[in-house]
This record gives sequence, C-alpha cells and structure tokens, in this order.
Amino acid sequence: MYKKLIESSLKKAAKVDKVELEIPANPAYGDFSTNIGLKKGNPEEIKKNLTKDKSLSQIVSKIEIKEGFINFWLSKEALIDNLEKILKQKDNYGKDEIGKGKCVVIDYSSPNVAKRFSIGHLRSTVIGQAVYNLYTFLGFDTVGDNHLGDWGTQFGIILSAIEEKSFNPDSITLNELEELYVDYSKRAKENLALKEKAKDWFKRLEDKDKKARQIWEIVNKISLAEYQKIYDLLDIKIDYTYGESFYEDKMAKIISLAKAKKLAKKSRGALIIDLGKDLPPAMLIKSDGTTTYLTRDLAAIDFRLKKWNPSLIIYEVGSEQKLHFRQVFKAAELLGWAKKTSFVHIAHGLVLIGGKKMSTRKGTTIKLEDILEKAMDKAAELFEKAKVAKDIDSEEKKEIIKKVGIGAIKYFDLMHHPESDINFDWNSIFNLKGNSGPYLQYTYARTQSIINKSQIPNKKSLDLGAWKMQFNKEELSLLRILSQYQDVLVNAAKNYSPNILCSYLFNLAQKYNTFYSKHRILDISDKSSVMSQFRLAITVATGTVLKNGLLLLGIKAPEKM
RNA sequence: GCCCCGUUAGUUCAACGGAUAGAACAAAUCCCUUCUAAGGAUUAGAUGGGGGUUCGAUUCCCUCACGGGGCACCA
Repeated sequence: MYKKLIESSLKKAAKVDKVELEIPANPAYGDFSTNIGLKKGNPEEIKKNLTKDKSLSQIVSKIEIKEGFINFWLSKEALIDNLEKILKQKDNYGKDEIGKGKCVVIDYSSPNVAKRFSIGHLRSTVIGQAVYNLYTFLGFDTVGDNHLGDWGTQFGIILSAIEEKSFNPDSITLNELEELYVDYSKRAKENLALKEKAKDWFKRLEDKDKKARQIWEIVNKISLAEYQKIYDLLDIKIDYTYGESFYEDKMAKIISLAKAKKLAKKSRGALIIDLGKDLPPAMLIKSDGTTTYLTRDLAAIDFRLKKWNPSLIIYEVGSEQKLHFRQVFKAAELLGWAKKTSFVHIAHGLVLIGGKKMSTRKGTTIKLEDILEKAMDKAAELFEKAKVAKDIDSEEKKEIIKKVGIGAIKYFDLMHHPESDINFDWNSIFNLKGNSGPYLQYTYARTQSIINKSQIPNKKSLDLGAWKMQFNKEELSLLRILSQYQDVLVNAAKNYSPNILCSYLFNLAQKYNTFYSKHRILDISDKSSVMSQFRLAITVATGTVLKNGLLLLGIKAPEKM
C-alpha cells in the first residue's frame, strides 16, 4: 500500500501519468525504486519535487539517486505502522479492493470423465485454486467452474468399448474404464472400423439414444465420486461443475448466432467459422453432424457472460491446448463477446517424468492416489523424527501428516512458473527441505511455538516501544519484507503466477529463520521486556503472513510439526 | 513443411527491458547445556552459438543448433 502512495507522489513530481515503481531485487537499492529518471525528466529535479511532498516524507525516510534510478527507503515509522497493521488486521492483512465490482470466472481442474484424475489435472486444479484464492482476496467477485470433460468423441470410445466387451456398466470401476479407453484407442488407431463405431456412439449420445444415455450417466457418476474423493483430500472446492454436457442444448443457439452474423459457413461437409489465415478454422459441426469441444466452449462463454457478466475469464488448461484457445478467443471476438470481457489462457506446462511426457494411452501415467499416499508416508517418516512428535496424539498426528504431505505436493507444483514444464521426480518432491511447502510450514510452526511460550496474552496489544532503538539488520530486513506482502499478491494475481507468492514466502521464511538463529526472541529473564515484545510482534506478524500466504496457495499450516 | 513454447551453476528452478543474474538440491567446512537442527553460517559454481535494437538485453528482433507442444472433423 505504500507503493500506491509513492507512485502518486512520483507522478506529480515527474509530471507524468504513469510510473513504474518496483521492489528492487537487491535491498541495498531501497524498498522501492523507479527508472523514471532514466526514461524522461531529470532525476535531480524529480527528487527535489519529491522532497517538497509532505505526505511522502511521513513514510519515506530517504530518497537516493543512483545511476539514474531513484530509490526510496521506507521510514521506521512506516515500517512500524505496517507491523501494527498486521497485528491488528491479522487474516485480513494484505486484502485489497482492486477487484471491487469486477467479476472473474476461472475455468479449472476440468478432468476428463472415465479417466483417472491425472497429475496434469492436478496442476490445473492446484494452480486454478490458487489463482481463484488470490483474486478473491483482492476483492474480485470470483467464480470457479469445473468444466468437466463429459462429452465428445472420447465418450464414444468409452461407450463403444463397454458394448464391445459387454461390460456391465453398473459394476465397472474407474480403473477398468480407463483401461478400456486406453485399449480401445490404441486399437482404433489402426482400425478405422473401431474409430467409426466410436464416432457413431457419440452420435447416438447426442441423438439422445436411451442406452447411450444410461451408460453415460453411470460413467459420470462413478467418475465424479472418484474425483470428489481427491478434491476432499486436496481440500479443493470449486463453485460450479457444469461440465461440457451442460451445454448440449445451448450449442444450437451459438450455431444460429454464428449463422446470423454470417460467420458460419459450410466447408467439406462441416460447419466452420473462418478465423483468418493465421488460424485453422473453428469447427462448429463436424461432417458427421456432431458438435465439438470448441462449440461447447463457445456456448460456455455465452452462458458465463449472461450469468456472471465477468470482465475476465481465465482458463487454467494445459499448454497443449494453446491453439485451441487462440481459436476460441478469436471466435469469441468475432461473435462480439470480447468487448467488455477479456480472455486469458494459463497454459500450464507438462508434467514430465524422467524428462518424458506421461501418456494415458501409453499407460505411463502415475496414479495421483499413489503420489499423494507416498507424499504422506514421507511426511509421516519425517515427522517421527521431529522433536514435538512424542507430545502429540495420533489424531492430531494424522492431521499434521496430511497437511504436510499434501502441502509438499501442492507447493512443488505452485513454486514453478505455471507455463513451464515441471519435472516430476520423487526425489525433488520428497525433498522436504529447502524451498518447499514443509519448510514454510515448519517456519510457521516455529513462530507459533514461540508465541505459545511467550506467556504474553495474545489479546493484549504488544508494546512496540522498542522500535525507537536501532533495528538490527535482521529485524529491519523482516520489517521491510513484511511491508511488501500486498504488492506481491497483486503482482502474483496480475501475472497469474502463484509462484511469485511462493518465492516471497520462501524469502520471508528464510529471513525469519536467520533472525531466529541469530537473536534471542524471548528474553530468558524477562519475557515481557520491551525487546521481547518487539521481537515477538515480528514473530506474530511473520506467522500471520506465512499462514495467510500459504492459505492463499491452498496449503494449510499446522501449529506444530 | 508451417505455427507456438523452451534452452540460465553438476541437477531442479527464479528474475514486470534495469543496478553485483537470485534460490534450492548435490559438494566442501562449521554451529545443538539456549525459544522445534524439518534449522542457521561460510565456500565453490551458470544466461546454447552468432548477429542486431537500446544509455542498459536472461528478457525485445533476426539467424543457427538442440528439445518439447501443436497444426479443421480428439478433448
């Protein structure tokens, strides 16, 4: 929030309406820095104007020009004010209203029915949820929609395979369904007749064939029950689960709209929208009369615009669908939907294993359940070695292990830039040291442990009189980082990059641990000394920010571990 | 063939066109009679090749090499 204040003073001082104020990577260059002096205007003159600004001098103690940059240092008063603010606002610290009155729809998770929940969909789920949490915290009216893959030719494959093997759909498991799918699509690659049969089954489904419908419903039920287990375990709640099938009766409208706007045209027996020479056409109806994923995506946009009137729709879907979304967005633009709404595709990278892509068809996928289970085993193993383990009953132990195990998996996913491929290997995911979820959780647990030992009642406000003394290096560094929290959240949301928040939290935790090891927080002889109170306040604030930040990432922080 | 994306330390990853390219793991050395050592301190180590734009390029443009994804009737 100091950022906004400095920015507005800077705009006045430099007589411009846009400035770039950044948090320099190197703290030796101040708390904020601008390159405006390098771009236009005279740094000296801007600085002179800035020093005249009274509101600025309350929060900034030093302005320095170095190599053309203008660097700002927050005053002690400002840093202490911020510390008090954290103690007062607690879980609300960092909240913003930049999103007030604006709606964002986030399409995420979206697994394909009849297949086990893959690690790829885990990415969409975890990143999507974090982005959802971030936007909500920043005041946006946020809507999450799980766009389930429960329609389309892939379903034809399932139906055809079930019939071929005369499986009883009532007793089928998700594992068997996936096996059927893998086996069938493998054979259909070489066998055109099988392919045709699958297409025919999808046609029957779209034509409301009774048998096809029946099986479809059962398969959905089985899949959803399985997914719900995973969502429960991962602590994921998605507002809506409309799914592709929901748009079955809403596509005709889109098709006639496209026709009315003279966008749709017949081509090679199919109905398409020409998207220009840079993109393949958008296929609305295939030559066999069935619809496509894209038609459903367009119907979904129409539906979402009418229902929520969002200013932004975010799709958290794998990068292999980049071209598809370019087509969708282009078609949406042609249909006149992009005037008040923008569209973003967070194209998450692949999850590689041994540097190679996993594939359902090739059967090289790792089961998500196995991963989660193994993560918790590992967390349990480490927990047994922990100092606090013996004082904790088995019920609480279980909870902690779950939080740590799941947290490790989620953090591993979130710490990477969404668009980069991540190399999934057991060693790094179970490396619970270093830049990892458990490291952050552990740091949080440390803060809580100290707070519990402090014997200062939490309600009583801490006396921060000690700030009048010279802060030591570690204290100063923590206070400065703590003041950046909100700017980091805004930055992470704007860039659709939870990894920015991860880096920040890791940095905070590292700085706290350094502080912890160098300085005694609770005075041994007098736990309520001025010094102890001040350091305890920093501890409380660090704990608050760590906990809140982790929560935004969808990771729970245990009090002890 | 065309279109996207990537190539940063031994490894896995960061860095809105900015300052001395940050971490973690692995390696080496050190710190538990003190608030949780799942911790801390120190050392060594990197922008694929070649051009260009810029006061300034890991970042933008061109090109080459390598890797990945995708290219109307799958999602």
